[in-house]
Amino acid sequence: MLLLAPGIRYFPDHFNAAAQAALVEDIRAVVTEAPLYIPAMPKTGKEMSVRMTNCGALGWVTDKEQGYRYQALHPVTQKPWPAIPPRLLALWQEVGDCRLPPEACLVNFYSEAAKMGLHQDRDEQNFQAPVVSLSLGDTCLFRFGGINRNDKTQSLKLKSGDVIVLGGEGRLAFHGVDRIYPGTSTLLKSSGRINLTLRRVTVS
DNA sequence: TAGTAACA
DNA sequence: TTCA
Repeated sequence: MLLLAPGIRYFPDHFNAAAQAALVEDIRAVVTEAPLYIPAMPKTGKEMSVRMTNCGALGWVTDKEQGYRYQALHPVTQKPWPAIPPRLLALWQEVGDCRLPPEACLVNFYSEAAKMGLHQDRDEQNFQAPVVSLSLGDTCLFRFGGINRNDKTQSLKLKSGDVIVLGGEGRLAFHGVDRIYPGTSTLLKSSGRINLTLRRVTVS
C-alpha cells in the first residue's frame, strides 16, 4: 500500500488476473440485470461520456431534472439495483477500514474517448466512510488533488486490478479521469475501462 | 455542475 | 478561469 496523499491510499495490483476475470463476470451479471445508461448533467442535460449503472441498495444517478442523488431504483427499468457481489463486499472489508457495509456500488464504463472531469464525491450523507475504487480493463490517467478545486493535482496511471481508497482527509479530494489508454488490457472483450466505486451513503 | 466552450 |  502506498499513501499518495493524506487519506489517499493506493493498492497497486490488488487483484491478480484470475480475480480480475471473476470480477468482470460479476459485473457482466450486474449489467445484464441493470443495463448501462447515459447519465445527464443537472440543469443543462448535457450527457456524460461515461456509461453508468449500479448495484447495491442505493445507486448514484443524475439527470437534468433532479440532478445528483442516490435512489433505490434503476432510472430506466425502475427496478431495484442488483445486490453487490460478495467479492466486492470482501474488498470493502479488506481495505475500507469501515464498520458499516457499503450501500452503493457505482459502475462506470469508459469507452476509448470517455473521461470524467475533476469532482468530489459529496452526495453521500456519510463522509466518515471511505470511497473504495477498483479499476478493470484499460489503463487510465487518473488525477487527484485536495479538497479545493484549485489545489494542486497529481496524475497517476491506474491499471487493471488497482485499488484506490479515498478516506479520512482524502475523502472529499477532487479527482477525475483525463484519458483512457485503449488496448492496454485484454481483460475486456472490447477495449475500455470499468471503474467500480463502493460507497456508504447513510450514517447508520 | 462528475461538462464544455470560450478565452486570457 | 468562467459559465451554467
